[in-house]
Amino acid sequence: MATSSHHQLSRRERQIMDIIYRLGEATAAEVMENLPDPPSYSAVRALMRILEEKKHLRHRQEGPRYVYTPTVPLDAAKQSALKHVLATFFEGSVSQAVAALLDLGRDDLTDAELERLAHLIDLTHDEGR
Amino acid sequence: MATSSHHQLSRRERQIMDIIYRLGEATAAEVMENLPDPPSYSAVRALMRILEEKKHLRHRQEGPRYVYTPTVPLDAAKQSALKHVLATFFEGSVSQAVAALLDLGRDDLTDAELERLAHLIDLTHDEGR
DNA sequence: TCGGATGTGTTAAAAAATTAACACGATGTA
DNA sequence: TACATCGTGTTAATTTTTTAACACATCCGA
Repeated sequence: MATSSHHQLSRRERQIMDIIYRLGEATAAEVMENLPDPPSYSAVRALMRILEEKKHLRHRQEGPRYVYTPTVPLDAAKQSALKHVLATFFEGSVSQAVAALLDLGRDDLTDAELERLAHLIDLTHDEGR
Repeated sequence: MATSSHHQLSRRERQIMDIIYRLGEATAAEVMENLPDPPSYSAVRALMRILEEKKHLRHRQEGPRYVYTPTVPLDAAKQSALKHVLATFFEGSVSQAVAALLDLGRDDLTDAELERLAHLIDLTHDEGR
């Protein structure tokens, strides 16, 4: 079940996991910098230890400090996050979500990106048969 | 700031908000049915009262019971959720996220939907100029 | 070499979230 | 009418989360 992981996390744990996914990997100090209303450095470290205990993070030693990375790889986490948003806000409909994203990117998407997406849709078309 | 709302919620509060967004509106009993590891009915009601106090929900009386709806309308919540996923997992790139969604829907998307999306891309194209 | 930074680990206190228990009112039915 | 059912509100206990404090090791520069 994909839901189990992210949904059982506490507020701070979730914030921390999001930060680490965003950064790819992070030290306690980096996480702290990115936390809203950051608590003490000590508190951040304690939380990250707990997350490691719960198997959401692992760390490697990098010189004097710990660098943490998620145990669930980025790709799987991406998919899981998208599915959750789909289910919650888009009745599970991929096309509705894509439409919303296109609307969101109306001003930012470059012509090149749009062409690439159009191409992707063509490909998806073919695979369906 | 769009972040404030969803990110400060506790675990249960978040679960409840997600359920209500998914259902559109819900009574305490319906929320309870959809909660993982549901606590007592009484506990669910207490949480929903707190969410109303925090202005995330409002209720109307429907016969004998309360029917709750989010104060932040679905469209705004959708956007906010998508933006958060974008920032966390896709470096803020709409096109990356769309690509991931297309991949996710590879098997489910109908030809009609794909055509509609292709058309949407064309439209986005035009608006950009 | 000595002290200050900068890391860590452990522990316990404080705060918040979560939960159940109880009280009360309305409604429907035997 | 009396009683079970289903809804609510309030309160307090329990559990979890969140936080800070303290102890110790290592590294670097004066």
